[in-house]
Amino acid sequence: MDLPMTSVASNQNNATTSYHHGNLREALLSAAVDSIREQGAENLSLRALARVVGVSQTAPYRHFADKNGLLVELARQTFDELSGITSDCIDPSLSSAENLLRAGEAYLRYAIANPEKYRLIFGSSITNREQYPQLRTSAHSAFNVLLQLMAEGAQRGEFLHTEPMILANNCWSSIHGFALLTIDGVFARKEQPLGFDD
Amino acid sequence: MDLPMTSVASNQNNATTSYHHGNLREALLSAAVDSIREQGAENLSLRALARVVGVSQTAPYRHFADKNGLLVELARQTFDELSGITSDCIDPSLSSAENLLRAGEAYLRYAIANPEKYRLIFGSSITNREQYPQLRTSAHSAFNVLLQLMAEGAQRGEFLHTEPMILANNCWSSIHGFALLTIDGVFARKEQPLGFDD
DNA sequence: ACCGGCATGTTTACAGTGAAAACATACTAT
DNA sequence: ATAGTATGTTTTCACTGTAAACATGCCGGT
Repeated sequence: MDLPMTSVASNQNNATTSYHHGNLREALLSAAVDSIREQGAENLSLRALARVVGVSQTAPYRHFADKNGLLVELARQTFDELSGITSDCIDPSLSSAENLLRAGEAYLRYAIANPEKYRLIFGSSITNREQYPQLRTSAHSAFNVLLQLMAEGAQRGEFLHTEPMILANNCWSSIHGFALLTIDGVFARKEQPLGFDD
Repeated sequence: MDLPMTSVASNQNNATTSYHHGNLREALLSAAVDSIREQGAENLSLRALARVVGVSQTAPYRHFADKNGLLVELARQTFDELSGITSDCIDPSLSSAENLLRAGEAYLRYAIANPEKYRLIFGSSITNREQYPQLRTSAHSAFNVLLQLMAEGAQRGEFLHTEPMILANNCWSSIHGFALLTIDGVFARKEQPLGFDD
């Protein structure tokens, strides 16, 4: 322990808790991920996070303007993860249709494995999205993976439509709807949807 | 005013506010609809509702077990409205495909005109959905309109697939996804989605 | 016509929340 | 070494959901 890393990240240096946490921002984000995974973003409490991390209830405000700011940062990370996961699936030697299937499956897999994070990035727990340009940037990056795929496929004449944006929007609507309905437990029982998880 | 209606619904009888409101439940639901239309379901406050209606802050608990109970009732009404709107579109003399288009358009129109109500019925503002059988019943009714349509079309050989449930689920995913992305302002700017409403 | 029970409202209280303001501490650069 | 600044803390306020005890008045049976 007490490794003198060059980075700023070092937790506590001795037994007596140091006044400065040293890594609060990251610790809060990590605790927040755990919290929303268990109780959803709408039940996130900054005070509870502070307690978990072992810090005073207003300490988080030194790192995030408000609760919304923290949620925005989580959403940004989530969009970036989606970008990575989907673009990792793309193999230039395959057809666009094939790549689309692979990326779509990975997207769905991620959404279902991380339902609360997925809900967070689209749901209304976050407010005033337009005030966070970095959030939009990350969202655009994620969407661009799909858009690019469609542009290539359209150019190669693989699809019926030729307008990439329309293709991407249609495709996205379907996957997004399916992801959400699955997450919401609506498809839980095969016989009859709208089971709502019972 | 002061019309002596035969029904139970009569607000206050004279200038001095009567101890009993007479119509609290409906008044609360109505105020709640206004509130979520303006600020979304996640910002609904029972105390604020009580203030609007002019009643003590705990009076609502005489009519709803808790806040969730009130939201569930709103969701139930919304599902029923969706059932009515879509089934009203169906004209037996038309093809199933045509009816599907008409009902789908009406569904989308409703969702876009009532974004917060639409979000409410699927979003996570409501918790413990499985504990409200009436909610599931109303949700099933709404879905059955679509399912029935698909069953008829499949029987007449109008669609490629023949399994109504699969048809309905695919169709629903697409419309649902499109509705949500539209509501969320993701399709706001034509050039590039994920505008998030700016 | 009374009167008792029950549905409906009210008062009071408690625990939890987001967030602002003023204050304390310690790291870092000069 | 010390001043400045980033980071934490204490205190405080206004708000929320909701439980418990109490008040009111409508409605039906005698």
